[in-house]
Amino acid sequence: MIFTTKAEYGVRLLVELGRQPNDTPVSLKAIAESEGLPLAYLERIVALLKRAELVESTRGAHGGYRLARDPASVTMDQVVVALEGSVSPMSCFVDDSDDGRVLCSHVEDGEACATKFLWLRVQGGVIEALRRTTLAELVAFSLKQDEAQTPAPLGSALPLHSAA
Amino acid sequence: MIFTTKAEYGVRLLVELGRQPNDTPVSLKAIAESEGLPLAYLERIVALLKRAELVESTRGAHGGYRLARDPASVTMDQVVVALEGSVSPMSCFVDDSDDGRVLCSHVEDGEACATKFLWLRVQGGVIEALRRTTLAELVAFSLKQDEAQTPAPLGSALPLHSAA
DNA sequence: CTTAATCCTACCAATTAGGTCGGAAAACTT
DNA sequence: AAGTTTTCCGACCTAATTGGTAGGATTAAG
Repeated sequence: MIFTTKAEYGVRLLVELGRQPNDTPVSLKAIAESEGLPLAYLERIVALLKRAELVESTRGAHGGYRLARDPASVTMDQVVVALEGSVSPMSCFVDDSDDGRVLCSHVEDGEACATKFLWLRVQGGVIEALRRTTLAELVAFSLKQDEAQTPAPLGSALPLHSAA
Repeated sequence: MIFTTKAEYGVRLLVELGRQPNDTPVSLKAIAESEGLPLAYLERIVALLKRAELVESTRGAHGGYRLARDPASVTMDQVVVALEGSVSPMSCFVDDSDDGRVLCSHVEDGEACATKFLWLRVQGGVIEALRRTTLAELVAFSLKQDEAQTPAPLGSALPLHSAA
């Protein structure tokens, strides 16, 4: 497995927040129920997102979380770095910079192992895939998805071909 | 961590075999010593490579392993699939086909979670990076590497600008 | 002042990672 | 034939990580 459930749940949480039309805060309890995720665990995950300033919170009754930034400006590499700490394809890659790009530790100077060459490519592929996916894109995907299931959510016309 | 040491050691082992000029078999013991890896563990790893028909073995004294195929035709996605079983970015991805490309299990029909969309992209990025890297490329990289360190290995000319 | 929420820290069980051990079987050497 | 070198195979083992729970403190709304 590449990513843990922290990334999985964290992304789902962000998508859920992004689906909210207004920016009134949503409680974790509501998200936990709608997504079927354990509340206590979500609490720890959302703390990572908050530390990365991807979400904002308001405490107390009627409190909850909302997105701190425009979903279109939030790329998934930022999200994954916030949740998982880094994007390292191999344990010999050790945290260094702030963008999830890390260096191979058992390569000191100009020396380089051939495998480092490979893992760097893989890392690049992952980061590029993450970077070109925005939260807005995932939110749009999610909205289109249940629009296809529930034809007329509120004020939509033409609920045709909804057979089966 | 994306890949485990199985992938790391397995690739290093293959590179080591690829560096061998003739195709006389190399013993695991020799590789374990030159790479500083535990022999018993390497045995289990090379078994995976053999099962995938990436290496061949001869038993007994003066036996060992050699590459079963032209290094230029061996792409890293094949290697990683042989070693790790599959390339799944997320635990909800479940083994299916034979090329390391797997499907998300909690998406049954046409339904798709937004995160699946993301993990598929990541998986694609990884597989593409692996697929465009051949064993021959890594071997060449490795050979060039210690050529740079030890200027004149055998019959090489012009060991110039080797200062510092 | 009660309730609903975020926050925070410690604990915990199951799985996996990474590796060891002991020995069997095969092929070569003497 | 005996011994040595190797592959082969399966059980075992330890430490770390994952994925979670528990319990409470804090903050704000009604």
